[in-house]
Amino acid sequence: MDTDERARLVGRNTEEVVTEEELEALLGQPDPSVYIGYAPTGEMHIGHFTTIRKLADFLEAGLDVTVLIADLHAHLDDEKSPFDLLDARSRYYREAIEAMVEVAGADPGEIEFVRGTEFELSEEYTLSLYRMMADTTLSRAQRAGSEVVRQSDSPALGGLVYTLMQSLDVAALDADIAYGGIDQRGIYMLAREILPDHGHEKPVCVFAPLLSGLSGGKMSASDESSRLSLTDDPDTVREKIDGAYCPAGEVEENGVLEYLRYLVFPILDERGESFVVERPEKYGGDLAYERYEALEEEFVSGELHPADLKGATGECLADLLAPIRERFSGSELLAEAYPEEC
RNA sequence: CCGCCCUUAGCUCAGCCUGGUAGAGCAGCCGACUGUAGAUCGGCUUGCCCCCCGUUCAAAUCGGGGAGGGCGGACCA
Repeated sequence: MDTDERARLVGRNTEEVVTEEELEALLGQPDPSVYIGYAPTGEMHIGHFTTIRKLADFLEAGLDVTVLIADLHAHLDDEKSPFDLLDARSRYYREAIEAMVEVAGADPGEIEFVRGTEFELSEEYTLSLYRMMADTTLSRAQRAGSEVVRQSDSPALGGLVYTLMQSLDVAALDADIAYGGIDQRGIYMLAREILPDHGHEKPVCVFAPLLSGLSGGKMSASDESSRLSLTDDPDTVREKIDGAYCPAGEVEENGVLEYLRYLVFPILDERGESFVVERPEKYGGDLAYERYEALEEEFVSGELHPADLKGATGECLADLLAPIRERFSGSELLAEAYPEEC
């Protein structure tokens, strides 16, 4: 595969690449590596799925892919996960991520999984962290993490150390590319700024877009109805999509279109399938799309009505999520990871 | 170690002084209108008033004790 094709795969459906020039230079090298970290906090949802789906692109482009299960981070960020649940949640995250990678048509076995506690407690790592703490101001660390770390009137130190650790993780995992949602931008810009001061390479950054919430605006971690959960059953998926904010002809803040663009179409493309919209004869009969762009065009023109779009999208997402949900049915893993919710 | 402040609906808070069957905004839910949702109308739900003990006919409210959280002071050989 030539460098241009690799660059297209790595860069497609992303929000931003820092920088394009550095990425192209990197992809000219033999074995570039990319990593993404997930703090095992709440249950995984469709937002995670879109970032994980892209790991298939990275693998196809020939990158070494590492997924960090950032267990310490899950506790450092306002104790989102109780310390005693870190192990169960880490195991749940890994299992869920593997399930999503499979649905995306890639082999989870090609991904290296690492847990934060496996290397973030080492003497070498700790010493580097202390040295970074010594020359990073409170306000710099605060600013870097403001979009990621839970904000509070009485913030604990953990949220500040969090940003430095995430920066150091890039170097500790020897990743050439730091990948994550665009909300991670502040932290990785800090990494690009301070890692060279400590003898490490400056990482190339690839950021995924954040999906809009199903009720419009940003997706909310606390609002169940604003997003699909990985374990939603088919009826719930259909109900949530049916209730989604989806103004005719509008692309902005349209979660339904975003789900199609960043998740459904890439997967259907991998499978060689098209997206079929069943439509009553009175409105013109069924439609089929090979590419997202064609669908968006007809949605904007008014040819494709939201009600018809929702029906097809709900069915399709229900199908995509089914194997993931089934993987956890009858498993104790979810109950162990989230005992208070069961 | 000392002092002060806070704790009431999912969230932000009012009510407490002057005891009398717990409120607002937002959120949520349900209808109407839209071939979806939203917006807009109309309606509705929600509570260990942090815990314990006491005073009282009656305590979110008064008194005592405790817990959790916040802020400040002191100590600085």
